[in-house]
Amino acid sequence: MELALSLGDNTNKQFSFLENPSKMINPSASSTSTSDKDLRFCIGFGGHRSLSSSSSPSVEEEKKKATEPNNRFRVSSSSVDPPLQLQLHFPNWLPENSQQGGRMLLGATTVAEEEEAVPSMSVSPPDSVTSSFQLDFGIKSYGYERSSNKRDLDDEVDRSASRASNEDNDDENGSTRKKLRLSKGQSAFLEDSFKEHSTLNPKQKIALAKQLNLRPRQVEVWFQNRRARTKLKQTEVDCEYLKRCCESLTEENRRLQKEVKELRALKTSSSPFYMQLPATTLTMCPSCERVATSTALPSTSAVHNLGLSTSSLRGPLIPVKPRPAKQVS
DNA sequence: ATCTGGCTTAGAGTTACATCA
DNA sequence: ATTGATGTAACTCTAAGCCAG
Repeated sequence: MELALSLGDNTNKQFSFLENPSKMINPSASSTSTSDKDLRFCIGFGGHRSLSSSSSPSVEEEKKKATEPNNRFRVSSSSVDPPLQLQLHFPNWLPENSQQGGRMLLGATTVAEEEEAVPSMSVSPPDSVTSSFQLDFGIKSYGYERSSNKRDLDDEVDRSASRASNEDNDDENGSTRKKLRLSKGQSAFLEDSFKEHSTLNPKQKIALAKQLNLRPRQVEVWFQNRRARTKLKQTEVDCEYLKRCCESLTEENRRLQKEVKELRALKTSSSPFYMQLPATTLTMCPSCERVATSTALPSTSAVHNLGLSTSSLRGPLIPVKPRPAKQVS
């Protein structure tokens, strides 16, 4: 069962907001080319089955779930059902005044530059335009969360600072393992990127890394982990679905067993009645496809029709009336 | 056309760290 | 202040695909 991310028929579409930073920076700007339609995406799973269509949450809830880190994608229903369409909202965590900065960052380095081309903040000369800008970008742009309290903002600044120091340490000592925490804004942006493309080509990776002031390797790792999380969630959903299938089949099986029991009881108790049935009482044997008459001698096909398996009970029999009873030994 | 080695990338599994209750 | 649970960044390992020689 595979996860399929669909962007309509244009699967090779690049990140639109990377191609046009203004889309990303100022999503509220009513660019006519960036309609909600453009940003719509579908997520479908190869399994093609519905998940709790009876208890489907509201659209708002779905939107919320879709933006949550631990979102559980709703699987599309059967092939008949349309895939779930989720609205893609570009992050609103970028301040408008960072728009120019973002462009500057992109302009300061070329796309073709590789991982080393995104230097740590403190490695670059302090008077370097790029590095000073990146430092500025790193603190201001990533502290942009519209946090209602100062602590969040301080945290963001601290994170940026620790990022810088971590990268320093990386350069100095590659043996120690560091763990940085991506800011909410960075995560949100990566999340949105992931919704557009669950995998990145090198160009996209580098561009994204520059946008977020991360190393391409970090972006790559994030996408790897994100894919893993998606798969894990999907596995959980699948498991849940199969569990429910199993339960319902067990229930149906129980019901059918009961039905068989009742039919057996009915057969044995009302045999004389069937012996008087007219010849028009016909049944069709599903396996030999011969019509059996109930008034005739108990032919083999008629006897066959009395097969006790549940499958024969569900077969194309034509129970005009309860069939003649066969002596169940 | 086939083989081979190098390179890149993705997935799976794991570890280490940050955060929170 | 401590601790266990949880989430996740980052790591290793492996396999597959691609390409040049």
